[in-house]
Amino acid sequence: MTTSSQHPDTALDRDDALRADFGWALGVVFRAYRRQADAVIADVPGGPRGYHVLTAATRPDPLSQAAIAQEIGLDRTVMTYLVDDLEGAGLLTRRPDPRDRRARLLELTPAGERCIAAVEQRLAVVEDHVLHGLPDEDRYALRCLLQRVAQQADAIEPAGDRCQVMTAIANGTESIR
Amino acid sequence: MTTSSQHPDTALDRDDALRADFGWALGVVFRAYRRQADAVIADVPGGPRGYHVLTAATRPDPLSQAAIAQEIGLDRTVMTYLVDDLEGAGLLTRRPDPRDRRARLLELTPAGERCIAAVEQRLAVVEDHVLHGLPDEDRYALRCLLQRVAQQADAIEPAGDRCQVMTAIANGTESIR
DNA sequence: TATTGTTATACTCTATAACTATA
DNA sequence: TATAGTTATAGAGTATAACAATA
Repeated sequence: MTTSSQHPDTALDRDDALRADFGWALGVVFRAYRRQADAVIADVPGGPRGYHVLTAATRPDPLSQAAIAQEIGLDRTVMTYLVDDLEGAGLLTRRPDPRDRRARLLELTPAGERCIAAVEQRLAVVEDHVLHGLPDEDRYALRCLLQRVAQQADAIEPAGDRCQVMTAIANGTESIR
Repeated sequence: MTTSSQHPDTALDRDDALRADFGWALGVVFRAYRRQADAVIADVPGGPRGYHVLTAATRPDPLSQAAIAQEIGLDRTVMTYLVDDLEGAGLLTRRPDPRDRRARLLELTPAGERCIAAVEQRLAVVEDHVLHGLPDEDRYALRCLLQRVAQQADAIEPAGDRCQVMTAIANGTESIR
């Protein structure tokens, strides 16, 4: 994304400044992972979100479209298209809920389960590839640290705690522009 | 994003499975950071990309729009709108290049420099907030590890090395669906 | 009256191509 | 002929609203 070899003199300074940034590193790693993950998931209808729906439908007690949409934070209108495609590909089925004739329960087909297994296997390869430069012990450390931050963030974020940030930020000097 | 409190019995199992995943943790942390970063940057015209252009224009020798677009991987058509807005907000100026009358050199105004300084300061607060749960030494470790992975990824990715992944993946069983 | 799922409409982003003025 | 910047057009993706069936 950076690495401009045309301006080596000044570019190095800028790149070093960027490289010292946590946000930059996080973004680079995330995008590297996601680019490869997307390539892996490209085959499943609906891409990453289709896969997300598939994994959300993996449970002993089937959920309705609305329940799954809410769980993974999707609009229920896109759910329709997504499930249309997934069902068309034979990865899951819509079954009328006997207790509520409005609702459709989503159930994985054997092909759907195989799909998930295949993707998971390939994602492991991608992860391995992204962490390529790190020896095993460092990978483990990185995993653990990320995990801790993620659990923290996942616990705080969902309710939207942007105000905290904004008030903390309000101590800044003037308006941004 | 997850945390469905409606189905505590099975949801726990699923969440634990997800929590063991590197990609999941990476995504959660990245989105947490970016959500807050976006909120911080929302004031600058063009959002994150506007800010990106601004930082790219921070250099002693001004660059043309095309040069900056190439450096940060932007299409030159969106550059026009972006620079329109940034110039309209008085954060940078277009100056005709005396050596090439086709090109426009982008130069930060004092207001633009103040903007960058303000945003950087606020991004530091965001970073601090995201890493909230980690003690200082662990933050340092996480930074270093991410940095190493990022530099590796940044060095490999740009040229697109998806084929490596796909060939590595080709050892998988059958097609995904 | 509220909710599930569907469909239709509008809006935003982005990518493509065409145009000008320079080189 | 190729390039810098601009403008216009088309497409994908997303959100909004309206609708039918059921609760």
